[in-house]
Amino acid sequence: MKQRRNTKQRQLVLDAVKAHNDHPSADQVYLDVRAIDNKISRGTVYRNLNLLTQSGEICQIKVPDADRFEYRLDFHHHLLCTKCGAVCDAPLSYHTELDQEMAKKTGYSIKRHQTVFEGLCPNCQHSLK
Amino acid sequence: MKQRRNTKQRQLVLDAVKAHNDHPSADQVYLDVRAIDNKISRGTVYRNLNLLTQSGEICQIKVPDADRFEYRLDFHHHLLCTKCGAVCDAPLSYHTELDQEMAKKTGYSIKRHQTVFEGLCPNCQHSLK
DNA sequence: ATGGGTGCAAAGTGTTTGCAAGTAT
DNA sequence: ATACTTGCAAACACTTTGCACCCAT
Repeated sequence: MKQRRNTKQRQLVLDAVKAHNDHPSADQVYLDVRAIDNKISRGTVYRNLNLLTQSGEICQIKVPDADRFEYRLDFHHHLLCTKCGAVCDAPLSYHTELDQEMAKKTGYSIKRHQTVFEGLCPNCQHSLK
Repeated sequence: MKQRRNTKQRQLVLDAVKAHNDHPSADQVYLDVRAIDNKISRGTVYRNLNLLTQSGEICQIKVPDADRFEYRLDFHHHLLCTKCGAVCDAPLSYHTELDQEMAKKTGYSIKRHQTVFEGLCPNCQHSLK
């Protein structure tokens, strides 16, 4: 069975995600890490983001254009600005009972659900005028 | 100002989406339409799917791998099987008041929200055994 | 020493786009 | 006649992968 090694690159990727509170994309993580280690490659960053996501150390948010990553372990929801692409955590509690209800109604086994609110962030509302 | 024309291709794309109840991807729509008109191109299908989405005649569901389309006009939620990729409508009513609440709390102007339940469909649960 | 990990570059996907020709209005 | 649409192919953006070398264990 495969065992995980601790590499400098993996640690840098994890640190970069931790340091952000704005849900960086893989490319933003790459650029951040690249500023410290100018040898690291995109492939390595992607591989490590996937690895860390699978092991549950970070979470991945699927939004248009590019997936985002976040160092937060509990299930929660997000707000997406459809103009500038900003992503932030939504102040809405997670209702586990919805998962159970949905499972009962549909026969699916539900692992979780995620809600994305789409709209315009305060900045982008102003810039429309 | 730009006005819409009725082309055979656009109608075929809309019909193909209507004919499906399984949330086809752009490529599935392309293949369906292609079976009728073997000249239509992927570009045309994508352009028309985007056009019809913008005008609100169909709706687009953002899921991993490829966006899905559906001929259903009211806001609603979805179930995604993370194994086989199947998408189906979730029996969960849409709560407009959540949008208002979120807008008030965050300063975003919310257009809508969408919840995706992730899990395994009945078929995929069985095939795991 | 082993075999997981890395850097690099090439390949993959899904989607968009520039352009000349075609066609709905 | 006008200008919206199409087909085609090339271009795109994001992500994955094959391979030889490297290094944590």
